[in-house]
Amino acid sequence: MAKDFTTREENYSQWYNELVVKADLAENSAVRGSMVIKPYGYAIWEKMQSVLDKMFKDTGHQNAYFPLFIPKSFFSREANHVEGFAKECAVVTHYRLKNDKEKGIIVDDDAKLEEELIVRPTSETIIWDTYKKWIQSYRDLPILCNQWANVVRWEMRTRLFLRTAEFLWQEGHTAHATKDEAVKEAEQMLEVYADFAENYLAVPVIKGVKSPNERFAGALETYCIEGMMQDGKALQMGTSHFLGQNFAKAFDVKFLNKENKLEYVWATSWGVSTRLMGALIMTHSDDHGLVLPPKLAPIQVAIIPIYRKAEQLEQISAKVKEIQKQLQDKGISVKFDDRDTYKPGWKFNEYEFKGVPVRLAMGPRDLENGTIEMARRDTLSKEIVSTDEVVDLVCKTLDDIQKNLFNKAKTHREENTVKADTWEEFEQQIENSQFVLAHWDGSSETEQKIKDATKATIRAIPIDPEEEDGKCILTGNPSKHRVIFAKAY
RNA sequence: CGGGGUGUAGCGUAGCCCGGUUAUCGCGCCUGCUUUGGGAGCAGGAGGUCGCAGGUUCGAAUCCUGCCACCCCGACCA
Repeated sequence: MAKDFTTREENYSQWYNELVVKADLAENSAVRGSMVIKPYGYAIWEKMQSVLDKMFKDTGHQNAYFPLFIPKSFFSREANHVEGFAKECAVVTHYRLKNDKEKGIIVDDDAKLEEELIVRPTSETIIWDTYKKWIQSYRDLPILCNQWANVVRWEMRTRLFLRTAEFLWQEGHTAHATKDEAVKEAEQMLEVYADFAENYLAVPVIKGVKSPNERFAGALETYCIEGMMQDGKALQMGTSHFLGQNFAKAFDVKFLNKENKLEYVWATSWGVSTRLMGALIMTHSDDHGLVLPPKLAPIQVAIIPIYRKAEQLEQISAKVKEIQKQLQDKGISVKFDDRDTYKPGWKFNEYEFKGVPVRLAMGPRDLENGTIEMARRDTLSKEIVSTDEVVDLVCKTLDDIQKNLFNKAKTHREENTVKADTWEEFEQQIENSQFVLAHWDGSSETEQKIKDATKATIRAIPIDPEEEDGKCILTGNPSKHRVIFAKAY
């Protein structure tokens, strides 16, 4: 079984993999580096999707869909962009197979494409090629589109949920008439992501901007939310990019402004992916399995009957279904598990490693006393409560679990966030897998040197930093505020 | 692509060094009975191209050669 990861053992990754398997979320696919998301895992993703989708629409966005294949030439139009993604692209070169007598099915060389197609690693290029046709006047702006899609990045090393060759995500792409409006959009979406992470995933995040080294390929500014996992490593959970006029220039997207002057369009893009499932797992889970925040749990309450005879089950079912109905009327998803193929103990364990927040169990004794057993997943505590009160109690408990998970994760992060003022301190703290607040002279070279020496990178430059005069941890050059260094996934 | 490791039933494994009847054990699966308040017990049963292809040998899971896949560590990255 799983190791005690809270002591940050080396085999945290093994614990994570086991947990994914036990909770029945996903497995490695036969296709290199890809993942099969199993029904229970997908149900969590669907919950995330529906919440995010509403948030996007509430902020004025619409969904659209753009092609999977991108002509190779589109990529080369934005220099930084192509450099950032070229090394990890899947390329379609042919469109037909044929049967060879000796070798069986082979690629038909006669069916070679004039121009190779790239399987999208992200869609900026094909979207901006399209936006060009949509935009002539300032009256056509802004365009606020989001797309739910899959993308492919041919990573050298993959990891379930955190870095798979193919992954599901949403990518927003917006076009604006002014720089100011575009920057505000990028900042707004960062707030949306932070809201989602903290209030739904129950993962506290640090909002910041990326250093030039860590910036998205083609962006002028990358805003990010960073979470701390239980082993102290950082996980980038979402990014929002201010793209300036780079893509508009690359794809020649201009509009006539109110003064009848031709101007390039300002752009943003922003995305979160199935990586958030990884964040969920690595932030809250324990050695008993997954722990899901109630707002994202596909099953919020599991009810398990305990009985010997069929007639007992009948009586219990009658009582339990009343409770189930009342809970469902309050919008709570309840599963009454009356399968007779598994015993209660087995079911207790099953819902525990699936992370179901609240479990109710009712047996003959409860039936007699008018009680029911309520257990909560986050603390693993149990209590016997009256059936008259149970509905209210469950509601309160679900709220409480949501808050408790967030607070627990936040305390963990605060306890593992430290300041470093000397290089020795810094090295030790990074070695301890902590978030280290340190001064940095602002140069890419320095950041690279620190990375080479310690594997730590700048995870975020906090948005509202505390002004403080200091000296760069490596070079001693002057610095005005601290940035966050950490080892990252 | 470099370094290390592993491929034996659905999963986890023993056997390999030192070749020899019907390939070991546990979990899971099927049947029956007893069970059911924290992963039930007993009895019986099903399930195998030993990663793939060659080679050595009377005989290969075991020895040799080549290939493939996966895992871990690096470089790369949401």
